[in-house]
Amino acid sequence: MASARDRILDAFEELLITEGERAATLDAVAARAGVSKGGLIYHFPSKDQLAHGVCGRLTSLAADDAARMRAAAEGPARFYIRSSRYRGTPLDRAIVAVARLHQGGNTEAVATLRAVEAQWLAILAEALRDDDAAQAIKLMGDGLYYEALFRLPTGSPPLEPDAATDDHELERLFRVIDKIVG
Amino acid sequence: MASARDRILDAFEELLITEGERAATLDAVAARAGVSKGGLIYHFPSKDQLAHGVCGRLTSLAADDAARMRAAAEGPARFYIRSSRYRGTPLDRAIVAVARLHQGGNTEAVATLRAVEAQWLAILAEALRDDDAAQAIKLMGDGLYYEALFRLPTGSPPLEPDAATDDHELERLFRVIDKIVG
DNA sequence: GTCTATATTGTGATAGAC
DNA sequence: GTCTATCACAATATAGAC
Repeated sequence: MASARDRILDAFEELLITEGERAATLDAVAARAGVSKGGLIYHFPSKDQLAHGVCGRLTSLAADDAARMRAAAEGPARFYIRSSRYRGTPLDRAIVAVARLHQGGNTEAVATLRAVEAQWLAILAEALRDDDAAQAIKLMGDGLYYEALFRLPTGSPPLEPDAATDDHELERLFRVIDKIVG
Repeated sequence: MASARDRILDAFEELLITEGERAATLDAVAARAGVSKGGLIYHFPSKDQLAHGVCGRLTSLAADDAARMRAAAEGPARFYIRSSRYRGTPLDRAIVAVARLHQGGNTEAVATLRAVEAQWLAILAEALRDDDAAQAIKLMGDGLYYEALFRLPTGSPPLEPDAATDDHELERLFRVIDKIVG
């Protein structure tokens, strides 16, 4: 069984993603993690500490992703677009959770997101050797996340799309990308 | 002087945009609008009614924008990308305000945003006669809004960019678009 | 139409037992 | 490490005077 600390962070992320920032109260997090509020407070003395925890997760997961992106056989551009679709991976979840925290006015969340995004743009620009193409592809990836961000929350369906339809959408985006970088 | 009702909606929008959904309390809105909380409640009996007001503004402004987009001399694609940059227009402000409401768990905000975005995508697809290009350009516009959404809030600088630098960025995006639609 | 109370609930956090 | 109280405060909303 995962440590109480990890279960609490998981619960916080899940509530942020599926119920929104406002619903992710200490009471709700404790209940979902299966601990009392006092138990939660022992691990995270304040709500900012809880936010700090998910920001740390995002930073770590994004660093791993950046390494994979640089080394991707299909190239960073396709890798980036492919992974910009929300699939519920730990990285996807961390991004959306931190994005929600940002809405709640958390300042660390803004800085964390900005650092992660700057890293991705830098990798694209370096690989493509074309700042305009990199910027355009970065925007398309942002757009994909934007869509997910506004489809997920507030008790919506779990966003579990058909894989076949979905791969077809991806191929279509790849063809557009080829026009941009070609 | 604007009616009290309009001043209240303006104040609510402004707080949502610059301070975030959590800071846009009835107290804060009343103070910024220059009325008492009781006065506010007379015009908007609940906070949902307040949200309903800004959703209505967005729907109305988006309909006007859609008409201009269809008739734009430069074409809907360039018009859409140009107007996707946050410039603090009434439409820009309404979009960001409703996006913030969405984070707070307001269901009407989701439906309103979705309807508006579907309309824009339909106009692009119809004008370009290329669903893939329309989707890609729509994503780029979403990406531009996503950037604004995460640069604006929580007491950030007013986001008043240099017009010359900015037009240059736009020209570079236009060149990428030409590759996609050409 | 706008105001001043006030009621009620929810939220983050503390204190201290076990 | 985890729990059960409990506090202090902020938020929405109501009641009724002017």
